[in-house]
This record gives sequence, C-alpha cells and structure tokens, in this order.
Amino acid sequence: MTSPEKATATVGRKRNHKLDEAILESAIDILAEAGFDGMTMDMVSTQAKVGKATVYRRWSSKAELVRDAMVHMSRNSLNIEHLPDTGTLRSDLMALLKPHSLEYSERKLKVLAGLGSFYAGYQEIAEDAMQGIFEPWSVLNRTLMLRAQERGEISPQADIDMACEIIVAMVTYHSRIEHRVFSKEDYATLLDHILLPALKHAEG
Amino acid sequence: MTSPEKATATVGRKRNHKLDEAILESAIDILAEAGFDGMTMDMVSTQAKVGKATVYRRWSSKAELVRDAMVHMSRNSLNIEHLPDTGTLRSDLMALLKPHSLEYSERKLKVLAGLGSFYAGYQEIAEDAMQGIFEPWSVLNRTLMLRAQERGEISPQADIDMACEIIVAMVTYHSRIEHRVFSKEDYATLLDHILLPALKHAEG
DNA sequence: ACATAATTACGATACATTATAGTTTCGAAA
DNA sequence: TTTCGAAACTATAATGTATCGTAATTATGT
Repeated sequence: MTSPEKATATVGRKRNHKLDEAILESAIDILAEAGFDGMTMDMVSTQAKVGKATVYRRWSSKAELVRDAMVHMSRNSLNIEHLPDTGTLRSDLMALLKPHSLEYSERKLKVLAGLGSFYAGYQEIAEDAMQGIFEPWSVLNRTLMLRAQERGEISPQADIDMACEIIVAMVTYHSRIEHRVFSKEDYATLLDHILLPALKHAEG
Repeated sequence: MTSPEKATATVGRKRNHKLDEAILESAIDILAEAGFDGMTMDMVSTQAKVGKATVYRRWSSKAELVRDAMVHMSRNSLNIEHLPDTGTLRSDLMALLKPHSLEYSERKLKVLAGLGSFYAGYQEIAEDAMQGIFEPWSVLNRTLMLRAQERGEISPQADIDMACEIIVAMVTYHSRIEHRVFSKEDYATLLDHILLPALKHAEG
C-alpha cells in the first residue's frame, strides 16, 4: 500500500493526497543519504515541506513509512524495451546499456545499502524491493545470454546466472564502496576480460 | 591498529592487554547480532565483563572501536602466515581461506551486513575498516595469481586486478545487498565457472 | 628488607548531553 | 468538521564523562 487509506470523512477539509507522494519521495531521498537509522521523521517532514503531524496522520510509525516508501520506489522500475539483436552477445549487452546510464539506479542502490537495521524487522519487504530493482535488468541480460548460447556463441555449460550476478555486484560495489561510477568503459572491460572469455570457454 | 597504543607509564598498575581482545571480540559478537546501531557501548562492556571506562580508556569513540574490531576480525580469517603453494591456482586460492572458519566467516558477513549506518555516519572510518578487511586478502590473491601467471597456468594477458576486484565485489554484494552468505561453495563456483576460465583464456 | 606513599588500571555506576520517536496544541484554511 | 504547517512537549535511549572504592605496580624512605 503505497498510499495510506483512511475512511474519508464526508465533512471538513479534504486531505491533499499530493502530500502523500511528497512525503514518500522525501523519505527515499533521505534513506539514500543517511540510511534507515540516519533518517528522522523531522528530516522527512522538513524536506517534504509538511508538518510532522501530517506525516503521522498518514503513517503511524517510521517503519510503516519506510516500508511504503520502498514499495513506492520499486514501482518505478525500469521499463523493458525491445531487446537488441546485433548479432554478437557483446554488442547486445552494450546496446542494452545505452538508453539508461548505470548511475540511473544509484539512488536505489544507496537506499538498499543503507537499510541496515530495517532488514531485521522487515526483511521480506526489503528483499522484494531489491528484486524489483535488479530483476528486470538481470532478466534482460540473462535473455541475451541464453540467445547467444542457443546460437552457439557461448558454451552450453556457461554459468549465465553467475555472470549476471557479477554484473550487478560490480555496479553496486563501485557505486557504494569505491564511490565511483562503473562506467561504460569499465563495463566493456568486464565483458572483454572476464565474462565473455568465461562464458565462451566454460567446461562441464 | 587493532590494539590501541598508549605511552606506557613507568609507574602504576599495568594495563591488562587481554582485555583489548575481550572488548574487540564482544564488539564483533554484538555487531553480528544487532548491527552498528543496535550495538551500544554498554552492551560491549557488559559482555566483555569490563567497565565502560575501560573501553573508553582504549578507544575514544564507538566508531573507532568498530573500525578496529573489523580489522581484528579479518585478521583471524586468513592464513597470512604462509602463502599456500599447492601447485594449482585453484587450490592455492581455496587454501587461503581458513579451513574451519565457516561459522566465523558467517559471523563476519553478518557484521558486514549490519554496517549500513556506519557507512552513512562515519564514511571515512568505515572505508578504513573496509580497506583493512579486504586489502590483505586482495594482495594475497594477486600474488597467487601472478605466480600462476609466471608458471604459465593462466594467460599472460589475464586481467588479474579485475579478477581480484570481482572477488571482493561479490562478497560485499552478497553480504550488504542480498543479505545472504557468500559461502565457500559459492566461492568455488565463482572460481570454477568464471574467474579461472577467464584467466586461462584471456586474449590480448 | 620492609613499609608506605604515589600512581595507574580496574569494575561499577551515576551523570550530563544530545538525539529522536511520537503526541499534543495552536491558529488558519478548506 | 477536518486538514494544514508549525512548534512545543514527553518519554526514552545512547554516547561519552566523571566519580568511587579497590587492586596492582613502582618509587621512595627507613
């Protein structure tokens, strides 16, 4: 439930539901910056330019707000466009990269990395959000690799799942740990030096 | 610096340096259980069976204690004494991991998974800690790979630096994002399916 | 050699400071 | 009659400091 429900009163001033979104967006911003424990309700209400009572009128606790903010964030996952078909796996994978930069999902990665203690109480929700963010990209990569496998470009024994996992792992590692963007050149190097040789020469 | 230094006074009662270790071990235990924000200095001193002043006499802040605890933790999970020399790169790399440290490395990954707000609030110290954990391991991995390269087991064009980076990236990704353990078996799979084939068949 | 003073570490605990979740109150607006 | 922003307020919790009586160690005096 991304927007809080409330038996709408028939009389009195109407609730401004645009504030729901403003609050959720602010929560995500601050989660990305400071993590779950670093986020305070005062920071959220200040950045959303609403009173704190307005936040608590919609969500009765910080945990519930964060839970809904994560679901809200996952909803705007990248849209699947048409699959590239250039003839080689390398250029297929690179072509998939072109539309959206790798730093596009930077904020989402930061949010997930800063979830810390929130995981303890809401592990399922957090993992759902994580999947919503990475699955689409991994699915596309996996599809392209499977196609390459079918046409004999890579080995029948190739570990496609792990290759996809390495891609995501390297992007998150560079953005969160090394604090530099995993550029398109880095991505090409990863493909040329490691992943493509491994996929081509995998043995039983 | 895993043990705090202090200009040893010539008079007075001597410091009991066994308490240093007790405090660090307690810190790791609690970090694994509760994460950075869930760990309190009172919990540490209680579990270590020392007074809180004894903790603060050695570390002037929680962040510094956590940093040293992490470095201490990583020291005990590697065989830094002797470089393995088993004849093959695969068993060399595997031998580098301590044989009976499965539970220990699980605890280690739990610790890493609970560090979210440590990164957010103490970025510089947290990065020192991460470097203290992974740098020794990467150095050893690189050395073993270079040796394998010299004896012709892997290609002269092998991208050793990126291979080492992938290892660290996968460990941190699994612990901090996916929140599941990157086990010894996972590590073996990474080597067998991706890294070793890539290193052996790398081309210009 | 022995006693005593000086000095430091120790565990325990009280304290001070600060931070934050959550509540309530206010006047204004719809 | 209800929502709004703003802000005061309460309750709680944790970091870091200070105090206290005691134990360990060294220096000094006899």
